[in-house]
Amino acid sequence: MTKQDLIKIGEFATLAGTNLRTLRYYEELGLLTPTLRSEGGFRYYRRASAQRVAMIRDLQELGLPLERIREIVGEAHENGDRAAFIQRIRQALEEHELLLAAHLQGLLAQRERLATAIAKIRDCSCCDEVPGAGNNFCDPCGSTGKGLPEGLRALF
Amino acid sequence: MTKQDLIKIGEFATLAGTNLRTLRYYEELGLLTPTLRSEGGFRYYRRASAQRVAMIRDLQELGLPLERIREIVGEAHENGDRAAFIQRIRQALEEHELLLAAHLQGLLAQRERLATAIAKIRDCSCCDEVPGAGNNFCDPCGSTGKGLPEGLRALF
DNA sequence: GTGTATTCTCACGCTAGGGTTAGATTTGGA
DNA sequence: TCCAAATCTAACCCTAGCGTGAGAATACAC
Repeated sequence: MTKQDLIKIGEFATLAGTNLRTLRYYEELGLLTPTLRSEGGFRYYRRASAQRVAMIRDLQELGLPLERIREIVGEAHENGDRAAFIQRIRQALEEHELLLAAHLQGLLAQRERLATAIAKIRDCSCCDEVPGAGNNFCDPCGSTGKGLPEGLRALF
Repeated sequence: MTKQDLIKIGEFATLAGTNLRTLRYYEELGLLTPTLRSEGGFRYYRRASAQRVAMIRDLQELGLPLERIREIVGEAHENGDRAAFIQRIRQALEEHELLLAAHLQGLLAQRERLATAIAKIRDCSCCDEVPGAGNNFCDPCGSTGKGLPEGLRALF
């Protein structure tokens, strides 16, 4: 393998559809080390390594953080066999599925609270009633009779 | 109003259910300024200001960032009337609802891709077939006949 | 040899919400 | 007056994934 078969970071970035900073960042995280460094410090990559960048991108699109991706496809596993590789990916994806589900639960609950709050605030927007002294809200609402949603309990 | 009616940051933090750093951070953002500063620089709060902290918390629980909350309930609006106040909250909540919906769309799509990828990888996990030379995957799968999901197109 | 395009290594910035020191000062009671 | 507890400011740290320079050095063609 000589320098003939290798390309510098700029061409490699174009080939892989990314940019210099990202490639250096991947190297910093141990995700992708250039095949060769020149005496002056220039990075040289194999063209085929663009495949590895695509692999990283795929896992990113599935929502995995780069640190986790490194544990799966990082350079520590270059000599691993296919079965172990698949097993690592499988476990990571299944773990991430749980995280994502929990995250979605939280956001869906937030959406519910938000919708309730917006409904209440819309009532208030078209109401001329002035709440009692000492506070700033009507609970329950004088015109709709609805109670104050939890998400707004201190808002008024 | 004398110092008699005011409390220092430690007691106020306990009262408001938060901590010193958060209160100082709120002050830095212009969310909540102590009522008084002693000559030595100590912060003094009104007990009733704990209500404002609760208000901030409410809006945080609805997902609004602190910067946005400041635009709604910050000190620049202390003298605003109730109608304008409600109008600001309404607009912020409605805008945030759109952002949240978009965010949810992305995450739901991600969940779909993830589920597809996991299904594929489970097939691979219980398969002894070795893919052809030059690549590392079977597309379509030799046992199930299914194609490689897009999220894994470069993974193997 | 020389010009110029490319790349190098720092290193700070961003979003959000604080955590966690360090060292100096203030407060308030005994 | 003195001491301990509380508080002060300032600053750096964290997550994620880079963006955006500055200023120096390299690679390569002519």
